[in-house]
Amino acid sequence: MDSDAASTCSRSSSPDLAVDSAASVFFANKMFQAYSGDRELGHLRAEKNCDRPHSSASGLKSCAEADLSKDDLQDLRLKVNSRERKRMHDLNQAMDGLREVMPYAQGPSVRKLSKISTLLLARNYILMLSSSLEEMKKLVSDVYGASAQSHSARRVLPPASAAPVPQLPLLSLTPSLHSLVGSTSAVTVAPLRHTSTQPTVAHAPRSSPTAGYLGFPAPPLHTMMKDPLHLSSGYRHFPGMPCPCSLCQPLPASTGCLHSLSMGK
DNA sequence: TAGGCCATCTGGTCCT
DNA sequence: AGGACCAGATGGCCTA
Repeated sequence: MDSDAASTCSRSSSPDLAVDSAASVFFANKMFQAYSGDRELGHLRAEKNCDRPHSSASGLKSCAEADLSKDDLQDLRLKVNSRERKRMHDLNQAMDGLREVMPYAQGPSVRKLSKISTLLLARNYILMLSSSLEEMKKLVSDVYGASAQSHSARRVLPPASAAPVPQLPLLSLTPSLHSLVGSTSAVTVAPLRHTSTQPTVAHAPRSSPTAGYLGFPAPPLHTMMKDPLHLSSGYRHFPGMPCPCSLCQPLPASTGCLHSLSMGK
């Protein structure tokens, strides 16, 4: 469609299509020409005769429109279209806002997450954060509990054991990382496979920044685009990292309520 | 060239 | 009545 020409090469989801110019675009595009030529006249005739009591678009509801001239109807149609366009632009802005807070690298050389990928990644990110929070709470209570217990019994600690706190963050959080990288609940029923044969990052600018953000080598983006969250193609295992896949590390029950959130209607 | 993603138009439905 | 929301249809762009 012609209006696509207004989009940037990065295929911004919120093209700067001024509403004022929308009319000219609309009148110029093929869809409107087809609409005008093929449908509208007959449609208008039908409307004038009130063949369909409930008529057409949201703004064109009653037989009262039969009194409207063709120009008025076109204006109405343009108004409705403009509102819908604005609504979709607002939706896309919100989607962009979501992308900005996602653990996904931004930049001109990085392809933007698709809408569906954004939503799925957001969901998994929330799951991961919830899981991490629960684990943090648990670890803090464990540490303080143990500390309080040992405090009374402890006399003198040798310097070597002066760093007693468990190496918690990475190890303890890795189970929940999988919920970010690939939870299966809402997306696929394909079993996760352990794959170690995938090539490492060869396309840095096009690779998934998500894993990079988490300190992992990132899979190529084309894999990401085919399977944005690496759900069906298998989970990558990283050298030296404990396996965070859901086969080995199911999500804690504390996030179970989040699992019930449906992505669909 | 097929498939994915997207913007836009459109008509229907629901809400205020 | 008017606007918001939704889903289907359509066509363009891009990539593998």
